[in-house]
Amino acid sequence: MSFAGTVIDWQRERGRHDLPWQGSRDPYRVWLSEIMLQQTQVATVIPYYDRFLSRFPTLHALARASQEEVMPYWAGLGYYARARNLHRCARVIVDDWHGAFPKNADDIAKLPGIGPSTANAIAAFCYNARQPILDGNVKRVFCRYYGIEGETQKKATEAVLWERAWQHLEAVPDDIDMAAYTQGLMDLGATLCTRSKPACHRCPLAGHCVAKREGRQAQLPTPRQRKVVPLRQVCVLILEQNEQILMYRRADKGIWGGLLTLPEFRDRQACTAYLQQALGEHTAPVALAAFEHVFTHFRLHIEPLLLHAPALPAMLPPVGDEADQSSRWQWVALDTLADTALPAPLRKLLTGYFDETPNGASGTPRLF
DNA sequence: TAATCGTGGAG
DNA sequence: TCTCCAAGATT
Repeated sequence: MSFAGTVIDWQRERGRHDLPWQGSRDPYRVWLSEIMLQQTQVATVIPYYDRFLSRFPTLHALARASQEEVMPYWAGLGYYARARNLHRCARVIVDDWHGAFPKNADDIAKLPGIGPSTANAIAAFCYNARQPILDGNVKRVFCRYYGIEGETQKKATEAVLWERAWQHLEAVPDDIDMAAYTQGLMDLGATLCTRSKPACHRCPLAGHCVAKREGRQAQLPTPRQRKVVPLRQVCVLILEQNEQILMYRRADKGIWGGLLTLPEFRDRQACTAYLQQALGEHTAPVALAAFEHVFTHFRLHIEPLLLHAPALPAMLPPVGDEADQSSRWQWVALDTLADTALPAPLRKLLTGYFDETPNGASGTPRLF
């Protein structure tokens, strides 16, 4: 039995078959699932996937929408360039491909937000293309099965892994079920060959697995070296006026790109200085509980200040070096907060405050 | 090549 | 509370 054959048989018997994006070869649905699942766990994705699909049922529906309409449906998922690229990609397919998803893996890989592994996954699932994937699951399975050492994000290690991935597809029957094979590899990694405590006793590949034979499951794949993450600090202002709060749409680059954010200041002093200028005397804000938000490459200490303003501020808060800043500011009604594109920690902060406040938003339909 | 880009689950 | 990192791509 070949490697691929073993994986396919196992997938049919013991793999996953009831995930929301399974059972369809619609490239739009497959593509959406692949993008959402990048660096994101299945359980996290499922509610976002269902919600997104009901709001944007087709590629054309997505292409017709504006980015501002799309972002609320990604807010909280993270890695927001994925949503911006997804939306851009939909328009590229409509404009350059007459609305039909390309079928060639190389063409798919040229689309925005779609790299080599995702392109091959789409081609395999939708068109039965004989193209291998190489995601985190597959890397872990291969590293253990072949005893491959070295950090998996290193170029040299990746080259070895891709070589193995292609090798498995060399001498297989023409009618191989690439969807079952692709899904089987991911299912193996996700359900058996897990990072800790892999279930080798249930693994169909255990007989020829180097890590299993040598008892090195815990050492493979080689863990990546961690760096100390810097600590940044920011003071955010919740400026409420007439049941609305002042927010700003961030630029497409950088953290939280395309999402709404609160006015940011270097520290409390800078914030109160602004308030003094914009609203004059008697405008002392209240300090809410500070908290920390942890990103992959830095930690952010957030100090929230709250002010219920008696009138509109005379000037907008200062922003960095961006053109057309004024058009990025908007007053967001409290009862629409649930439907707006907020980063996770700000949503938590705002709902935590306003949901416990009398006259706060309630009884309105909300995304979250 | 290395940094950047989020969030939350799991142990 | 802390570590690790998940169906990676882009710059």
